[in-house]
Amino acid sequence: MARTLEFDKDQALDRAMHIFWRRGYDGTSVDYLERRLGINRGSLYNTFGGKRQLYLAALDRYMDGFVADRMATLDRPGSKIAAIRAVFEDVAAFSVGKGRGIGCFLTNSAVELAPADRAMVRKIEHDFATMEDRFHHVLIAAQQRGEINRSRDPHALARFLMNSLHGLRVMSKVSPDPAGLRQIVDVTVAALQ
Amino acid sequence: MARTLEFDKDQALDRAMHIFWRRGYDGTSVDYLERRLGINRGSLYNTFGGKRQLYLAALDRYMDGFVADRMATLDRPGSKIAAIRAVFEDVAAFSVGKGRGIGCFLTNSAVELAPADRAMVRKIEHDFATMEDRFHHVLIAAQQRGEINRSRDPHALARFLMNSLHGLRVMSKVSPDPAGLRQIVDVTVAALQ
DNA sequence: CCGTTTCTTGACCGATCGTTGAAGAATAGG
DNA sequence: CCTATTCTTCAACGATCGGTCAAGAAACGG
Repeated sequence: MARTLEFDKDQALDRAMHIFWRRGYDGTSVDYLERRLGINRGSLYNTFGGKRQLYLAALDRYMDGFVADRMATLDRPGSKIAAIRAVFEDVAAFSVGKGRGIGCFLTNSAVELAPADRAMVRKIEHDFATMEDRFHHVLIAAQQRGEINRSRDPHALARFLMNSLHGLRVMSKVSPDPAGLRQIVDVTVAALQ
Repeated sequence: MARTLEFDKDQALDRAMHIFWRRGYDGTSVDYLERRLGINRGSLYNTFGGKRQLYLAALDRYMDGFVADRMATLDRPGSKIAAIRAVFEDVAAFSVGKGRGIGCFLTNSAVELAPADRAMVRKIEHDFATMEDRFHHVLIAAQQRGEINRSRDPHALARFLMNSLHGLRVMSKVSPDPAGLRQIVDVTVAALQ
């Protein structure tokens, strides 16, 4: 019936995610997206609706892809403390490696768009809550395994871990020093016990 | 000899700082600055040189004013741990009060401008190092007072504190919940001992 | 009051922004 | 092959951006 799409929508969205992640919302022009995604302006609007909607779709992709992949480490068998440490080391390694200087896409979005976009804040708040909940459950499991004293409040510890994670990503934007991040991870994980 | 300035330069810079802090660099137009500072476009360029230079001046004012004021608490006599806790509680209180949702001006700058402005990154890196150094010295004093075990590495702890501080300011942008921030401060300070 | 200097004012610059719409090209069922 | 539908292309839109400049106004030593 109709003409077929000449590009891979998923691949374009993936590229858009990395571009927005690295350059921010205002820092990325539609013109630039057009060139980097290899698709025409009209196709971009036809397929994704516009710049803002493409950005929101990219955020979802980040959450369902990148974040979910990292958090999946929490499910591995054995020591829960070790699993938490693995997540943090994974993030730290990314922060000084491939993702050097780009921070966390969610955090970047929160910082850049929070004052002008309340809907964006709510979305990010929800995503952060999802992550914190994930930590919360692992911490309870760790307590059941006897790795963490039962007197500690798992809610407080989960929030503390999220806080450290936020810090790590900010650190990585300004001073991506492997040894420094390692020290932070050590102290953070040690604080659980 | 010449016509006198019709506005208070310091007051204008202070207002500019708060505006940039809340709205970011790209989020603040010269037009908006003109209106909010109550000075004309030409006067703004005459006095401050331009948008970017005004922003840099505002960053310096933030560091020498707001940050210095908060860190001054570290110098108070008595328990050093208590002093550190006071700084964190001060920041947390600000984050859910007057400064609700605006985060840290330095952090915001790092996140928004890091990818496109290397000079800005170096400046912020330097400011963060200054703060970390401040924590470092207090931690050493705490060890000398017997408040912190001498086996702990004060460099690692200082970096850890900076990391928590970054996290707090990010948290405050998205979910400025007093109880949650309090929990984070408790766990962070407890991690020192 | 004059003259020099600096500040203030407001119009204006070219560039870039995100978005739109009309026209042409490709697709696939009939 | 015809036709309905959707994608692609590209020029153009109005708005806004940061920055500039010439002309007028104010200040103060002389």
